[in-house]
Amino acid sequence: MDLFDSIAADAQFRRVGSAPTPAHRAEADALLEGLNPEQKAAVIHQGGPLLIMAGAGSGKTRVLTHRIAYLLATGRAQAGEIMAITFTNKAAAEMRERVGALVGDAQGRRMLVATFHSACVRILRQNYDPAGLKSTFSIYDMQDAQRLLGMVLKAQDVDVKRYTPRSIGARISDLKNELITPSEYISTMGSDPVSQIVAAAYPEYNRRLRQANAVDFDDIIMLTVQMLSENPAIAEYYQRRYRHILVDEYQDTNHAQYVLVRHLVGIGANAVAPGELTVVGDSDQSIYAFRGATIRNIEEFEKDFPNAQTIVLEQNYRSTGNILSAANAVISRNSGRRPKKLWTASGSGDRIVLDALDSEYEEARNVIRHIEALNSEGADWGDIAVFYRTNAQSRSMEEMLMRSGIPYRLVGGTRFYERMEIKDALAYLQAVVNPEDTVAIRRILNTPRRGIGDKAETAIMAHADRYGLSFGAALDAVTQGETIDGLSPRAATSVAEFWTMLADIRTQAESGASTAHVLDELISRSGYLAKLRESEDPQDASRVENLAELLSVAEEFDVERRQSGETEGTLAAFLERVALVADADQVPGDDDRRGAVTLMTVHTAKGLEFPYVFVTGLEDGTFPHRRSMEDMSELAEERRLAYVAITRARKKLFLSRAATRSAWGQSEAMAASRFLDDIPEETVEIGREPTRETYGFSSGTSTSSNSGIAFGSGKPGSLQSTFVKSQPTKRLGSPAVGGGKLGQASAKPALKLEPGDRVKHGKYGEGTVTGIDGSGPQAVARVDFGGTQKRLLIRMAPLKKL
DNA sequence: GAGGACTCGATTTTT
DNA sequence: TCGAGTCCTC
Repeated sequence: MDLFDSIAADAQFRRVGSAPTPAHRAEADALLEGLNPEQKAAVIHQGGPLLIMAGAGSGKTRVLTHRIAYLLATGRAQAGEIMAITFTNKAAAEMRERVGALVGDAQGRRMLVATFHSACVRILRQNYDPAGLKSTFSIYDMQDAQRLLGMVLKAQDVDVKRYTPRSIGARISDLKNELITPSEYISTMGSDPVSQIVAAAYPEYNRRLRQANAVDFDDIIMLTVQMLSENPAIAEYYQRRYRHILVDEYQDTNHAQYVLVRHLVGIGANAVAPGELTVVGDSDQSIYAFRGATIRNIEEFEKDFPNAQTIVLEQNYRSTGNILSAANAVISRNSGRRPKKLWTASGSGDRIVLDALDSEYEEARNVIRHIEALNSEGADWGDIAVFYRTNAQSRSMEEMLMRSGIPYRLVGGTRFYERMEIKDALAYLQAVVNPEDTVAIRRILNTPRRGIGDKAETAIMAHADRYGLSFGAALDAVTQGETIDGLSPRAATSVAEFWTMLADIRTQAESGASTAHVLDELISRSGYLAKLRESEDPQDASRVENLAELLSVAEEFDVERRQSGETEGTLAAFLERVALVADADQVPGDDDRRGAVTLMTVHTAKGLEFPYVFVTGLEDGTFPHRRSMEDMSELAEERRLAYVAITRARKKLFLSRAATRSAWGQSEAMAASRFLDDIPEETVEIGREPTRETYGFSSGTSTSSNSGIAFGSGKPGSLQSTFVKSQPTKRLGSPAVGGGKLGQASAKPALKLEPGDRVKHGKYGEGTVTGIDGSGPQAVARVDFGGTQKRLLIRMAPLKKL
């Protein structure tokens, strides 16, 4: 980075920015067409910090994209001076695309639109040294971080049953989100046992992270903030570079992110005049407090940033009047909020349908009944979404959908990138990129089994600790022929073989081999793939497919990189991309959504909209969640979550609950959700009610203050939980192909396929080849299985040509 | 060191 | 109910 260049460039921007031509004027004015007065004000606002309080469906993204386009069209900013921060990669891509559509793709590409995390990784990679890292640093996800923390806790003789890595990790995460360093913590902590453990584990955990040349999610923000505050010259560089900072979903920022924003804008920090800051948010949609987000940031915006102005958007362009009334009623019960009422110029629309069923299976069946009706009235499956509070609830829904043959798509849950085989493969890649990555290396050291067991691992660890080496360096020593106490010659040979293989592949990677090639080499030469293919376990068959899918993701990534001309650090970039994907990134866009019902948690649904929305599990204990019912602030967050769920619906909203729900195989009586009590009676039509026999007494025992629509409140204890015996459910749609068969399939010479061929797949059935990517052993077929698109590695997938 | 049987705890929500 | 982690035997 060259400061003088940037200053010179900056001066040039300034000049261009001063005088809009008439052509510019017309283009800029066109951007204001069709906006309401508040939206218009938000778009043209100039100067001081701006807070846009954007209610659900109030055209927030439109305002943000038009504001950026307006800045560009009036010449107030160059694309390269704009940094827009979102919470998901998908939102970032969407914003870039929409701005591109307004002002041209070339401009769109020159802006920095990214999530907090990817923007910070970018900054850290550019300044790894002052941040105390090496350029190849790894990013640990929660799983990796907990693994490392587990090692630390065990080394410190902590009872990890009582104090789990998960709970201690959550505490450390909170501290990092508050930018509290280990030494600061020690001087302020309490004396309870947990605090003691945290105080001891936190510094050691950080030390081991740095030793492994790795950062966790929270470090990404915290280290960036620390680096910027310790290096004013670097901070100044970014302040000069980015003159317009826009932050979406500001209500979800935590303290560290807030401080980061201040650094980027540069409030009085140095000679540079502060950049223009725009934040957009809705405190009623703050649903990430558990992750450290604080509404404070949005509530105190005007105090934090002098001369700030606030614009409130309340007109809703998404939902019907009934849906908005329900949403307003639910959220209005939260105290201490800045009053805000959504309104719509369109009519009240259909009533909200409220159904109560006997069990979660009945509830699922009921949803399907409605879905089929909607579909026969002409709705596309893709216009329909089903939401639930927790991922575990998706199961009953999925089973019923499979039976009914309705195509569906589940977003989130056990994520692709969290699956064992994917994590293993990525750990191999990580070990190639960063030879000091202890967690990655230890994960794959004996996977597949190669005779390096606990004893050997412990011996190597001890050796590393004694000489202050990283785990990788100790493996290196073994490979060089050094003998280590407690390491058998057999194990040593195995270690040397393993490490030599990695080194060899690393050489290939460094001399420019593609990501896909490196990945393929790793899973083949390590024996990982062979092991899975030999297995009789049908689960392993789908693992092989998942690896094939990962390979095709890598292939796609390689192509993308080649096209963009970036050839350096491709492997690291791939790992980075993969580490920072979120559930929400997997949500298909409007066009790809067609043809399948979408299932997801309410959290994942934030920011989306569907014509038809089902919110399920409206029971006290499910939604609001049991663990949030005691604490007032947590209950308030549940209420905001309900508000988010309701406001996703455009045309019609279906709410349902089950009178009994089974958790851990045990059926339990559930009372109606308190949120149902708040929904105005006139907006609702009561559909099904639970069958009488389920209950000791009749329905209508609602404690509701105003409406009494909490129909059929099942009083716990008043029923025999054995009553609703859902039939034993078999997992349907399990892979029809066993591991053995698959092994054969892949042993055969690769199938010759071309677009238009009909094929039969062991799991997905018959489909049509729509395209072939790549060639030779990496050839991937794009196959359409009756609306579901799949990418399959021809060499490995259980495919037959018809 | 590997593989199988057994126990125990888990369900919030996630960048 | 189910998966991960632990213990035990070969």
